[in-house]
Amino acid sequence: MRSEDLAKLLGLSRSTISRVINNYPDIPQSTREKVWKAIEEYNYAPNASARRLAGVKNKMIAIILLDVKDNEVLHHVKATDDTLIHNNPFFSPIVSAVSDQANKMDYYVLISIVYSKEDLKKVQSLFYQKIIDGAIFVGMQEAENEMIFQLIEQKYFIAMIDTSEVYNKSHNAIYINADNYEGSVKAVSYLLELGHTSIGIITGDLNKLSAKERLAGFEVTLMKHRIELTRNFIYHGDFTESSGYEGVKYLLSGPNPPTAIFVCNDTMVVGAYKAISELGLRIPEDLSIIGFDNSYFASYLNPPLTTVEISFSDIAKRATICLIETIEKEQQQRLVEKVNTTLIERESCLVINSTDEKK
Amino acid sequence: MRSEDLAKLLGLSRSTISRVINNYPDIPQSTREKVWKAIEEYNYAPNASARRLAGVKNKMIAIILLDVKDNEVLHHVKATDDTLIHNNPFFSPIVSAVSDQANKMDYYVLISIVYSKEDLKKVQSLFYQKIIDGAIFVGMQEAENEMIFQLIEQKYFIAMIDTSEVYNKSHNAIYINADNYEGSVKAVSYLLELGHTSIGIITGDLNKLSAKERLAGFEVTLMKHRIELTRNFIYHGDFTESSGYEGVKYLLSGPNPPTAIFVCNDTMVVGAYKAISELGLRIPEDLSIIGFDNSYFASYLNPPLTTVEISFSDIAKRATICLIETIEKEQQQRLVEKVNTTLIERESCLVINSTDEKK
DNA sequence: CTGAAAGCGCTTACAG
DNA sequence: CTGAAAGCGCTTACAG
Repeated sequence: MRSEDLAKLLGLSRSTISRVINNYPDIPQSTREKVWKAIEEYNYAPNASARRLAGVKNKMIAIILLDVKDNEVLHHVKATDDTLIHNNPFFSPIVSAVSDQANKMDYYVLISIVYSKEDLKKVQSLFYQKIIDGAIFVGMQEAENEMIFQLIEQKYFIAMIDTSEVYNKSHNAIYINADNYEGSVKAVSYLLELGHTSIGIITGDLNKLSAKERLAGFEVTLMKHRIELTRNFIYHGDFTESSGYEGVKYLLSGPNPPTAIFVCNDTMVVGAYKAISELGLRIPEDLSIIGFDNSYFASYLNPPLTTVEISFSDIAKRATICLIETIEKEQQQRLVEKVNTTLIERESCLVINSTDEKK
Repeated sequence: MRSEDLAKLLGLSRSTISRVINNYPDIPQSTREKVWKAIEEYNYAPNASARRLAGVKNKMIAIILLDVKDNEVLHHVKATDDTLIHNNPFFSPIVSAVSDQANKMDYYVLISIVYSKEDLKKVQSLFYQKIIDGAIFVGMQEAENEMIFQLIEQKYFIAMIDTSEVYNKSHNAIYINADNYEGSVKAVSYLLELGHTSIGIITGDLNKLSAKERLAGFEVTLMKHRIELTRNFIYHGDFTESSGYEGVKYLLSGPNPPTAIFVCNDTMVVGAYKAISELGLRIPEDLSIIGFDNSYFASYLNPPLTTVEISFSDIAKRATICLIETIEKEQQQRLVEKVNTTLIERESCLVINSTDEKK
């Protein structure tokens, strides 16, 4: 059924049909109602392609999950079995948050998982063909930078989630990330509250922005509390399990070892737990451990891990809102936003002051 | 850039541009190359809306995840925290399998999560507006039947995954499900191989097709092995944790209790484990337990659960292939397919014959 | 308040 | 082999 048909049925012109659908003023209530009733009755809906061609907005965004091979996946998530992105715990929360938010704002969502440069071409094509009005990229690595930046320069509307690299200040895009600094402050403050003053850290790969920010939060918090930063309380890890293992061995090797360790992601905690167990120590009685990410396995560790949660839902939701607002305004401004983290208290940290009660 | 512009640049007409893009024969290699080169150079891509309006296929399907409130989610998956579909373990594998397969077949994928009847209207609209060529529905419950069947009658192309209800034989749609019967046969045969002859079952909600099929597999397999079906070895559960708990209490209450129990989904196993522990029995030494679904928590149970895995990836992949083939052929036939399951051997079952070695 | 008409950017018979 | 032209189904100034 076309608008022409419906118009004939009602003895009107398609102009009028179009006007009531698009909510033009100056249409008498009676025709308005008559038209809507007919629309319901005949299940009429304007052909989307025709509308778009006539200049109406698409109202379609894409969520692009990048998993280009020969690159590691998101920096702070260890790839499971087969390095496939859908095994990553953030897949569901991100995708559903984008879908939900877009739906609320009356937008459609296209989903695309990109494994190769060829797939990436198709993504570009989504813009060139005017299928989408904008896109949210997740899991950007250097491999994709070039293409995405090109798109940004071409004035397409783009939001990026969890960009782990330091990004080019000149690009007018939307960047939404977890507030790693704030999360790190939370973690360290928590340990201080429990009475720990001798705190070690196993950092992530310091080429990554997130690792730098987490280290910075650690250092600044300790300094604020006038706690001296001991050089040998800092171990430079790289976000992998084995570096967590090595980190513990290193930090506990000297005299006066720390009573608590801030391990900068949960994956490294797995290695750390292993090392601690090998050393015959107990968590949290002999050593408190706090992680970062609240990975899906954190609650299954023994003991369950106290860690800092990044809400991928919140991040994705903000990205969607910002992107759609940009699309509606029709102009992109540079926008960098940090989303708060949450401390998840479980059983891997213990108070260390005179009384022996747990916080 | 429009095809007209590109044509002028090359001293050709847009007809010719269109012909090389659409791979028409009878175009000299030289012009073909010239045009492609220009397309690359200027990043030209035909406007999708214009193409569609001119009659070219959309090449877009939708994946619709149904989670309409006041209905339970997928029958065999217990809703976690907040009943939201994205907390369900099948979300990622299904979505990514559909995306990957569609991508391979050169189709785009729209994603929509439906929580209300209003959202459902929008889904209908996707068809009426001709935004999509077809759709895959996941998690259908009675609430949505009506609308979906209406769509099918209107000749839209539709595939359904994991339809738990007995479906109307007259509908020309694609139905892809796990082979519950075959999976059940696998589970029971496995117990028989381990030497069990005294086997109980805790069924699911027998209003559901999947529960019926699993029970049928159990009964037929035992009969084939000439094992008598004892009435009090069958407990009618309903796929919930508490019915697993009650089921164990019931099955172990009589004299000569079974040495193994087939629990028809993993959620019920959680309750079953609880009851068994309360009774002071050990798994698998005193009682072997086998589940169904290989839910995400199955390997974390103590002991890790031997269970039957449904590959949602495989199901979703088949649904995508069938749907797209139907779209290309432009005619829907009724198609019902069962996808095989896999037995995942872990530590909840023990051999029970003279020798005491584990299988 | 409402209709006739142009125009959106393609594809595809129809000619030549 | 290739161009001119119709047509896809809308929206939106332009008239009236």
